[in-house]
Amino acid sequence: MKVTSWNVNSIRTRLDHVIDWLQANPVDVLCLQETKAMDADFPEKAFTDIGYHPYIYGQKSYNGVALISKAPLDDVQMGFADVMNTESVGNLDDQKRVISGVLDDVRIVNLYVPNGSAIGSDKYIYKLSWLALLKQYLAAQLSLHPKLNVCGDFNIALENKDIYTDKSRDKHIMSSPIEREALRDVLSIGLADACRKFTDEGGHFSWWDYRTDSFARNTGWRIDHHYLSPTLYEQAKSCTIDTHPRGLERPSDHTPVTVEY
DNA sequence: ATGGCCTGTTACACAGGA
Repeated sequence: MKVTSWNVNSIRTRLDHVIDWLQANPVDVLCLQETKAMDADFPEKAFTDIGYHPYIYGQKSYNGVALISKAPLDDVQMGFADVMNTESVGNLDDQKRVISGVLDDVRIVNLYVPNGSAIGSDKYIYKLSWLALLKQYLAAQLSLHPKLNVCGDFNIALENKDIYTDKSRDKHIMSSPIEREALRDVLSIGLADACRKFTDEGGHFSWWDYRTDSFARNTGWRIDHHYLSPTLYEQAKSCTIDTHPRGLERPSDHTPVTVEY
């Protein structure tokens, strides 16, 4: 079974890239982030026409996630609130960033973690609050599903080797010590990075800034991840980043990351 | 140090991204 995570930065703008990619790489489940469309505006037909089942959780202009599955998914859940109680969720479902479904006993959780804007900003505080709730949410999921695949755009590079530069990034959004610690705390419930099962090297990136010609210079970051529960981690056969779509005309700034188990 | 660039909006600059 193959599952791919891809932040497409607008599904309507990127539709041709996504459909072309899916036809060339017919993975079982494609997890999309930053669809940036209300559900009524999501191009569902393009996916049903090629035999996929879309499950969408969108909002106007910003955020938005979707699962595109070859086979129908079971128990699709939108947001934190389908699993957590209302009081603990608070306003953290106002932005549509979580969708989840079950395929062959695997619960697949697709996330678009908040960016955080700037260290110390309100959005940064929101990011940390969101990650704290995520830990509780995933702990609940893990207790129900020993096979858990948590993927998405995490907007955090855990290690310096996940960033193109050796310069200290302690004061940079996506790599500040507090963000890294918040993500490590989430993973402490029993999740491991699928890509790190296969390589310890740096230099594997999933995102390149639109500015500064960064793809050509390969000044990227690895911020899109697949985290697996122990049972699934043991089964994992590969974890690959496809840089090809990043080189197309009008690309997303992120590229697909696929795990196979 | 700053801003570079891209997307969606009811826009003709802005917010948000990372």
